[in-house]
Amino acid sequence: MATSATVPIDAKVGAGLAETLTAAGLKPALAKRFEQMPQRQVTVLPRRPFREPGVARDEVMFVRSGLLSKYKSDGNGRRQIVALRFVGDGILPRQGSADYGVQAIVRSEVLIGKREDFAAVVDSDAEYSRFFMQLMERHSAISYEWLVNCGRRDSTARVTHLLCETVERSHVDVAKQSLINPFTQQQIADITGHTSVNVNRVFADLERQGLIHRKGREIFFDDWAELQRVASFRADYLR
Amino acid sequence: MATSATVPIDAKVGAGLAETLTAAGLKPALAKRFEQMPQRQVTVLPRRPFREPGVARDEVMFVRSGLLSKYKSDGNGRRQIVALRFVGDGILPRQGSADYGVQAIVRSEVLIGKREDFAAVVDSDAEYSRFFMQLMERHSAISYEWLVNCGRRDSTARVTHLLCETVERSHVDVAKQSLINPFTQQQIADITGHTSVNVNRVFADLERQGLIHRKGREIFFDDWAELQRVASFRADYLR
DNA sequence: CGGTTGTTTGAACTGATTCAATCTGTGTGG
DNA sequence: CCACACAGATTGAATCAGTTCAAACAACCG
Repeated sequence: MATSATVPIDAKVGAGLAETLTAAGLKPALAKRFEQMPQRQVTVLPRRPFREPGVARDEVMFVRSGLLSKYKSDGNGRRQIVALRFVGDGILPRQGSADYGVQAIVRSEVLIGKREDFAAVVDSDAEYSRFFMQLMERHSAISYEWLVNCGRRDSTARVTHLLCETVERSHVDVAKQSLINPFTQQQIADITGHTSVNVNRVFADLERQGLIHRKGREIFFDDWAELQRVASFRADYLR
Repeated sequence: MATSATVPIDAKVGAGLAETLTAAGLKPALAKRFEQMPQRQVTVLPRRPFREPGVARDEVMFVRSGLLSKYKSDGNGRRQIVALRFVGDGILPRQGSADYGVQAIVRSEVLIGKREDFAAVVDSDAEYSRFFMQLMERHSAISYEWLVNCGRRDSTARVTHLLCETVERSHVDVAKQSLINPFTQQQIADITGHTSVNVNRVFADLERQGLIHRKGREIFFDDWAELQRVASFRADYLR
């Protein structure tokens, strides 16, 4: 897979489920076996209804390419994106209905399996549950960091932090590559708990300060170290 | 255990680990077996250092009585409480170090076991991992709701929502009982992403509106239905 | 080309923070 | 029982960050 200087997130097709899981730390043999689980691949279009909140979520999903979001809305219909799933990330099935919905941020290829089939594979070797519990731990660490972000940082830091996280989680090398921003400013607002107007102003500020510059959807990181400082971003929580 | 009209959270001693896990949905036989895991009980004092962020977290903990918090702080030392553990809740061990710390909100009795012992028990029956994954799911659902709270609700709703969640998770029957508020206003601020000054004003507002009244630490809910509405609180996410 | 979606900008407004002072309750030691 | 210390709660005034509303602009797509 050639890696050009500008790889949009949605073009980064995962190398395949087994490879992805191996990269995440699952033993190759088990990853191979896991891939045998019955599954189908679905193309999910951005901002189109995909899975609504409040309905049974008896499927496993793995993001093969693209970017998914989990979202909720509060009583007054204000929308909050509560989690992201990048290439290689998954959404595990749960007992009963989920109170969050799922939508694509960009066009995504998603592998979907049935809960029973997933459960059967997981039960077949204790190593699997160890592995998936570890993945759940990682996502919960990310949730915690998002809480700190929403609760304790100002708007500049919040937006910048999301940018840093996006760079890391989509494996962009800022020294050589730019980031094709997958989000609309409204979506960034839905993640950071702001309004799109304010997100826009933060971007303008960052540009004015010479930390980034933009060309369309493309974001160039002109001072990565300073940007991380502004965001109080430390990548530890992602590993 | 006599249940008087005013039971402080820290007096609600859990009925024992096995009973708690059974109540949470684990088969009685497995709960019984789980209790055999080597463990010790520790008393944790409020606001005293207990587990610092950034160190190995190779223990399981279960809250026997009291109330624990997980916290992080952002780069500038501003503290954010990212999760609560009520009686019967647990904190699972993780690979490597945790980026959150643990502190008690009120004096708590905590059962602590070693990661290896926990792993051994969990590996002994696939039912255990199903069960603990379900618990992790529940906590992640709570994290999501907290994100909505921090990101999308105004200060009144945020504080009120926390009150509602506390009532539910500590099994207070608002029709008959009051809640002994376990938090200082600073801690409520650390959970909701505010300042203690503002939390204080919210409480004053709620009282002025006749939704609650207070006597010392004690909170009486004078209009529970309206309070839930103000908080856009729906208890679904807790189950 | 026209419609749609997203971005950008300005001006007025408001909710929350900050700073600082005061008040209250609790526990301690004399 | 009082004096004192300390932590938390309460209040006011000034300030500021972020929202809201509204309008203009740009990019994209069939």
